[in-house]
Amino acid sequence: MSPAIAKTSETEILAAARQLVRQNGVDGLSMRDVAEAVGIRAPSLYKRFDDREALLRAVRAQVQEEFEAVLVKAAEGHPPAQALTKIAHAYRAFARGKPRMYRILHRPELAPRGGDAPSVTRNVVSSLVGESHAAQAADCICAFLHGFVTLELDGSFTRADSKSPDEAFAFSVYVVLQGLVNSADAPSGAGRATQVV
Amino acid sequence: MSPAIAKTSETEILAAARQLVRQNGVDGLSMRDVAEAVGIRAPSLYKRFDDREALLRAVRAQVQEEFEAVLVKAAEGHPPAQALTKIAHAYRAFARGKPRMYRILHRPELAPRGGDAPSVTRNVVSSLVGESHAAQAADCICAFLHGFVTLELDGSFTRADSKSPDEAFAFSVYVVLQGLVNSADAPSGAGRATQVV
DNA sequence: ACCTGAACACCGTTCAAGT
DNA sequence: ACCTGAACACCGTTCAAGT
Repeated sequence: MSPAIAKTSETEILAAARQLVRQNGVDGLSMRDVAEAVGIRAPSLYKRFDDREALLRAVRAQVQEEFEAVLVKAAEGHPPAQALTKIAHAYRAFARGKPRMYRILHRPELAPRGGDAPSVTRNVVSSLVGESHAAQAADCICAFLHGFVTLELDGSFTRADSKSPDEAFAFSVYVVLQGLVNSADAPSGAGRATQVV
Repeated sequence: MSPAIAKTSETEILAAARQLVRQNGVDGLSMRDVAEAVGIRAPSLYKRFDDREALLRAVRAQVQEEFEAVLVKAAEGHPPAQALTKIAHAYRAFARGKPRMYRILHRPELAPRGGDAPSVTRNVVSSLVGESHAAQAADCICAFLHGFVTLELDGSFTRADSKSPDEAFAFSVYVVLQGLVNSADAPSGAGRATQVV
């Protein structure tokens, strides 16, 4: 009738994996550890998830949603330029607060199959620089934000000569926004960039 | 007299590891593969390198030197602003040409123990925006460059709506440089960024 | 002094066997 | 239907034994 009662659930496994990723990072997560955390043996995990990658993909999707929600909330009720600044600082705060969670978002092998959903940033940027440069401007901002927090998390900034990282970030955000507003009417194209100054 | 003649050398092992990293990436490199490539068994590698990390660290150091050289060469003989544009495009070309080599440069666990040597970018930036903002401006540019090429290598840009990645890059480089030049006299500090526009 | 096979403690994953 | 132990093919690394 009811042979071998279920000891756990997909949801519980996902939560356990999530916590382990947060503690030990993606590379530090083993199927045996996840299994132990939910009170079963590793082979049983394969009844709920195809393989380790599928499990990590599910974790990543969950983290992605939370991250997007944080950014949306940060932007709420502000005009475009200010919203972008708020987004920038919320972005960095998330990465610094949950570095291993931020990193799982950027593991190429775990990228969502259909590409990412349209982001807040994209929309806010659009209303700032106009639709013609929206995609490129969004790429520019995403690149800067991702680069900055990654280098900061990695400890790659030489802090011997620079002031506090907070000031460097605020300065950089100002620079990029300033550049975007001023370049809103610039013709896009490779030739233009080499003629600066 | 001469028991157990050496079949290989530190240099040869390093070269083999380098090639394997270029082909399969850091995570794809196994000690047994390296050993086979130089005609010995895995345990013998430990006579030349302390462990896998030490070997990868040596590879990283070599790649780092090459990368720096490429950037220096790109900047040679150009005035600051143009030099920065040249550096930017050389940076991206390197990352696209040898993605696995670029990625090994940014593995935190392989970072040089004493921090990185002073970079070309830092010097060029200094002569563009002045010494007072040099460190922050260099951080800004490094962040943008690293972020852009990483997102591009990862396929994270939605290319459905944007034009070619080349144009997005040229546009972004223009934006950041424009922002830097305009912000050269801006007071640094967190408060300022929120007052943009 | 350098190289080797055997071994250890880990992985992810499969599978036949249990209930 | 779900769980299990045993097993397989991999890891990095150690070590006693060979020359």
